[in-house]
Amino acid sequence: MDRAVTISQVAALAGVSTGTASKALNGRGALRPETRLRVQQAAEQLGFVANAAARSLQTGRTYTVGMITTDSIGRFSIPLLIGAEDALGAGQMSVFLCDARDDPIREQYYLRTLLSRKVDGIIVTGRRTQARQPIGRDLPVPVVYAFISSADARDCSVVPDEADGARRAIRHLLAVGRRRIAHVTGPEHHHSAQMRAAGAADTLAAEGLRLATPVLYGEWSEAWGRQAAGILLSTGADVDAVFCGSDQVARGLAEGLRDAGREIPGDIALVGFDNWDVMVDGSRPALTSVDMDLEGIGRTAAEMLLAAINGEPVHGHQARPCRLVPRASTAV
Amino acid sequence: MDRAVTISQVAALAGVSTGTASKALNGRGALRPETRLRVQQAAEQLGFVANAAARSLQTGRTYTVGMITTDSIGRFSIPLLIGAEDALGAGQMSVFLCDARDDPIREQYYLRTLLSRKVDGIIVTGRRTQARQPIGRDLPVPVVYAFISSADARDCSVVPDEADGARRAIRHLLAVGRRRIAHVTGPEHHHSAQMRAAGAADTLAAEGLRLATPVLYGEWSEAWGRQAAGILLSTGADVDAVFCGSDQVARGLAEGLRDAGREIPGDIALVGFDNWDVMVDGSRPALTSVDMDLEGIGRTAAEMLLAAINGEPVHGHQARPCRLVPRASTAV
DNA sequence: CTGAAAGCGCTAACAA
DNA sequence: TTGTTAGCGCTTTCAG
Repeated sequence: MDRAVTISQVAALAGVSTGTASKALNGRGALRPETRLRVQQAAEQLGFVANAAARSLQTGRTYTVGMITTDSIGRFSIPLLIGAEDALGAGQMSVFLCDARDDPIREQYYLRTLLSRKVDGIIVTGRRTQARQPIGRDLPVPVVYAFISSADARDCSVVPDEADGARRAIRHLLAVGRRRIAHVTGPEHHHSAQMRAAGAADTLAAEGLRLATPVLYGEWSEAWGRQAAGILLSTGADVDAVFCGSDQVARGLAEGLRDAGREIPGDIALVGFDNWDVMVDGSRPALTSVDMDLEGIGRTAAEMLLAAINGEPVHGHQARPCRLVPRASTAV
Repeated sequence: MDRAVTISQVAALAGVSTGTASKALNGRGALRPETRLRVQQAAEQLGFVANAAARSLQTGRTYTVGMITTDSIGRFSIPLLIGAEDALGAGQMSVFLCDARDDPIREQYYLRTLLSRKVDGIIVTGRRTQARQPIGRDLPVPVVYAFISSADARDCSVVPDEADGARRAIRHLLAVGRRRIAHVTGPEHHHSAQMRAAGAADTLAAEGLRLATPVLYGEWSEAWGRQAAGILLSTGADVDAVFCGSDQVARGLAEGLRDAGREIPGDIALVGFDNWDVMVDGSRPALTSVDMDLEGIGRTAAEMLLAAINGEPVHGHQARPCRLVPRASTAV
């Protein structure tokens, strides 16, 4: 709990002025190498760390971006954050993560906090991909939406192409020889459920096929997956594959099917969505799944934010492709 | 992307000096109520948000604390963060979350970043409860360790009392009439595995009992739990309950036992550890588990940090009790 | 009750 | 090559 060291103490120890010390430490100006070294050693010796507040007051830059998760931080925000950090870390910028917990009041509070801290830009994320109202109007810093998208088409939003994910899942099932494919997913009103179901239907239609049963909408839970297994089998539909809207649904379905004596993938092949490690690895057999590349989305969002900070804003939606990760549940 | 508004613009609009405007907006000094109101309205009208850098330069306080997760952010860090935010939010302080990803270089980088940002204090967390080397020496701000603990006994560390958790698990199993209890857990060298195993053994010893089999050490995974089921049954030990070192192990064990035709809790009762929602709810039957109250740990850590910031530091380890959450896997 | 002025720590012109 | 100086936007004495 020592008091912090200022640049004037460093300058004094090195026997130079503060201006010279500043140049020496920031590699600016023209200094004798020897002087530069002397200042650097003094800084080292005193454990000097520049006061960011003073610096930003002068330069107008903080080299910090804020990330607001409108829903609670979790499975989606973390990879997004990691991707953003990777893209920003190269430029020595850091990320200030704020959890608005799905509360508009808290969200506006954090927005104010970030603006008062004069962050260079803001990334907004959330648990659902559905479009949301812009977080603010005429903000003094650029904003990029990641995973979630802004309802204002002029805003920059980096989102997963969920229909693409569904397409890859269906194509994969077709490739391993399945034709009678069902789709079990989350709530009918959920944006992701809709996109994925539409993507699946469209892909089959393009091949002159259709889903073996109507889409089974339910919840994003294992319990629903288990229940859906019973429903599916009771319809008597001769299904040889199921594309699920989430890994949790898929895992529940796998259990339900196994309990009913069906072999996976022998009788029925299974594809999930999210590629959530604990689910795909915990499932028996291990679950083929669609990965939305959240890190990539975070990275791209950060890159677009950097572009905007540098005066070259990108507008509109940027849809990024998904990736299929094959595992035992669809092995040939 | 408008330019930010400064207090002098507010002052100009309200027809007062910047000093007066400052007092009006911060509720300090003695001002005519009418003046105060006029300034507040001007600020409102212009959308004024005070520049935190300028303020902190003057006051030396940033009303920000940094939180460094030494391991990657995840299941443990988030509730800790939420708890800390709850405790700090009351005092209008915000939390800057940094993910060091288990990389000492990154950790030191973030430490420097936080110090340069002049945070009022730092909370250090991690994925394991084991003691770690202090993050720095003679830092200019107070530090509190949450969940993880510092190897320096003088540092303030808020940790879960894992032996207490184990005790509650065993007591619960005894209370529902079980006597032949086994323990299946993670790696033998893992601090948490050791604490929990010791807590379980001690509690049984206090009742004149002992574990029905030697502790089964393995991994923190469902796969190990399933494997352990086979091992347990092959020993022929007549076990009527298993206390598991984690929910994942417990879930795997539940599956393995069911596959072998055992009823849960009829033949064998099961208790997990962590109270991780997707595991306890996904398990069949739903899993009784030990909750370490991570939010409470985060809250306490933040309170201790606040105390230290206010000049009343608390030293040493603060162990917090766990909580048992009974579910169907131990229902009578 | 209000204004003027100094200064927090740093950077960036400009002088020397 | 180095030092001097003027702020960045805000708070806070101290006068008035």
